[in-house]
Amino acid sequence: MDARERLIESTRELLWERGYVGTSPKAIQRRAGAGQGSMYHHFHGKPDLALAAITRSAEELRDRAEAAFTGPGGAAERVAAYLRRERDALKGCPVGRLTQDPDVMADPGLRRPVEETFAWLTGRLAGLLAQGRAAGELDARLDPAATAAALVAMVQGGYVLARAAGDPEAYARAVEGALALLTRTSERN
Amino acid sequence: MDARERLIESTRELLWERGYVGTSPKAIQRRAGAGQGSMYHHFHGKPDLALAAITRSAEELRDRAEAAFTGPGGAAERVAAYLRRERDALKGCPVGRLTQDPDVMADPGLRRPVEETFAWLTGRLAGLLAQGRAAGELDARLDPAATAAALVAMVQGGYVLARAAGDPEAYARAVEGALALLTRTSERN
DNA sequence: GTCTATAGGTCGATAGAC
DNA sequence: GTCTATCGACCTATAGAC
Repeated sequence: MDARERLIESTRELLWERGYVGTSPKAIQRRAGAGQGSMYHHFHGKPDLALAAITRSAEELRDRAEAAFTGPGGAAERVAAYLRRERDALKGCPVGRLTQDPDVMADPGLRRPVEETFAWLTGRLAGLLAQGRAAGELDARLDPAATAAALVAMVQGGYVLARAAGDPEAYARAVEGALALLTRTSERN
Repeated sequence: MDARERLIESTRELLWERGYVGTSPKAIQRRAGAGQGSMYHHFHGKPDLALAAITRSAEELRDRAEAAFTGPGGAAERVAAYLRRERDALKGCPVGRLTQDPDVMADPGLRRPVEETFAWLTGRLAGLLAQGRAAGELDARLDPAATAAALVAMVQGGYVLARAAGDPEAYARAVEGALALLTRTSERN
């Protein structure tokens, strides 16, 4: 792995752990094992490097979600698989946490990948829910878009609960609560 | 409002807007209209002042929630009233955002009020849901604790969606999706 | 490509005058 | 109580040698 690559990966880790405001170029360089000169040779500055890191994290989130969404089973099962997927709940969401970073949200370039990621995720999930509804797996009265928004929100908030409690189980509890809300009707039909 | 009070309120605002890492003593003093000497006379330092601010924000959250929980109507209606309560969705949750702050979570004293707030909120909501279930307002198959966790998570995640989209409507959509999931069964019985 | 040197600014805190 | 002066460390970035 060359220096440029190590710098991007180190930035991804630090943005995840400490956010944009809490991450200094010096800390990135230390973790990447690269000097000042190396970093400023490959990137224009902190925002430029952060953009590369955020873009990659957004792509990774999308790829992981898509893998669950195109997995085996019906639409409802694939939604459940996505929600139950193994996650490091105490670390939180590498993209969602950026919404709390004032300097990221104030920079249109840094903000765009965050905005697009959640728009895509919610839309993709809504499509799956609509599919599950058409197949009779889900309650026909549910609005796919609103339900998708609620589920994405529960995932993001599940991280908050896990971190607040210092216990990954808090995330699992929220997800199981959400799935029970979503699927109980089908068990009745 | 004396200097001490202005310092606490300014810190509350800045913690809300920029988080702990993004808030400097100098910025607090500027907003409070107080000097260095004044701040360090009333508080031992940044962590001490932050503790006063966080404690107050946690109390306020609790008071506001309790007001909705003890409002008119059945248990299910009071839960809905809490979720639909007017919120500045783009600003996010003043307590929940602290879970993303590494320096807050690393300090047991600063972390405790955050942890206790979410434990209280989830427990209080679970009690209300159990009450609604006993009254036949909610599906008897729902586990109150898991459902409460899902709802609290949905609120926290709703803020994330609103900030990501730059639109408070994203919060409202998630809430309506969650309420539809919660209450649709009762409409059938 | 990567190094060191340097810059002006801020961070969080302390000291002592008033 | 509040002010100013001062501190060592770190922040983000530029310059120029190698």
